[in-house]
Amino acid sequence: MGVELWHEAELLAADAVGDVIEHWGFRKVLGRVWTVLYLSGETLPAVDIADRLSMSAGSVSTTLTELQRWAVVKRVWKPGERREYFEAETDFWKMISKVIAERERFVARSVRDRLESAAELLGRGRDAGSKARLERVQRLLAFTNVAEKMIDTFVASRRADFGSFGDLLSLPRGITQRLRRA
Amino acid sequence: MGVELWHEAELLAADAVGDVIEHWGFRKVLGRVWTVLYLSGETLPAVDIADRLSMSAGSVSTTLTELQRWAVVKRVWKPGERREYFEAETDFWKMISKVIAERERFVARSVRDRLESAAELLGRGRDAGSKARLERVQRLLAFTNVAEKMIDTFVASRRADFGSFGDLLSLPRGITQRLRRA
DNA sequence: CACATCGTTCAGATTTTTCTGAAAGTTCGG
DNA sequence: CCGAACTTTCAGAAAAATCTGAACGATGTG
Repeated sequence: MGVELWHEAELLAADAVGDVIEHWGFRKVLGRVWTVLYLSGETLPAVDIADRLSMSAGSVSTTLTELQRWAVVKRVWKPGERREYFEAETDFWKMISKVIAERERFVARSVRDRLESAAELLGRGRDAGSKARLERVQRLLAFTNVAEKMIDTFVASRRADFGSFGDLLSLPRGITQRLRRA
Repeated sequence: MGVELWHEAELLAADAVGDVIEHWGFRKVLGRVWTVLYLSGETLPAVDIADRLSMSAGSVSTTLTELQRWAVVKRVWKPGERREYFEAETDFWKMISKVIAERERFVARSVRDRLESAAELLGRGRDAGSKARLERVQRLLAFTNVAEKMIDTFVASRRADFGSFGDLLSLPRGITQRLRRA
């Protein structure tokens, strides 16, 4: 009875986080699995996750591997225990920072490179069409460079100045109430 | 001949932008179509876009409609002309601001609501499991609220302070060189 | 008014993503 | 060395996203 109560809440939260994560371009399950681990507050074996989220063992395995790749879940070996346990990273800041560092930066670079190729091609053209387009590709490049610099700064400092809220990300306890209607 | 040169560059750039856009959770074509319009520097009829990107008329139509919904492309009626023309929004800042305002804010709210429901459920539980989870759901909520506040501030000011690069987003000409290796 | 030119819509086809379940791999106790 | 308890891998199934093409609607033209 009591168990069913928090289980329902857990699914609700897991699904909500799943949506955010999907919005960031990952699969929903990644968010769900992380949330179950996070909410449990302790390490869990893969089977427990499969049970709670009604997933197949294979899917859980794949998902956990991917979560580890993003350093969002850690594998914990317990001496004497046959099975392995998994633990959620709890530092939101660290997680976001990691994702931005790896993913966003990669995309930004890849795009800049291609835009530069395009600019190079257009630079060769003598016709009006090429000239007109070159100028606009350069604007795109300028924008890309700004974005790239922002990302680098963000990642390097691990604490870019988003307005004045940066500090809150390290989540002091009990702040929920104050923020709720702030 | 000359035409083929810039056409190739155009496709290259369009594809690069398409990838960024896909990374943001939209379809690649949205980025491609916008880019073709942006680079052309003038208004274009739907057919031209279909030709340049080898898309079906239907797909172009759907895509243009969606781009208009995001205020990233405008429809332009030319007196005396039978067909309609389309024009790309060129203000990157305005576009991003719009997307964040509509999309991110929506997700943030939806997630917060669901997390609050979960917290409410957990608050009823008397068992240890519920209590332990409640605390963590509240941390998620605190984080969500911070994110929401950031988004609101960003959108309200239309110029949040991302490091010290905010100003550059309005792209003064010729800045490309300076930034390239800065 | 019949015709020609476009844009829109949407059912069905195609492609891509994601999941499942079974087989194979690993580790440990006996 | 065998069997039990787990995990990983991956081919094929299932589901989701995306695109095409044809039918239709609208608008202007002769």
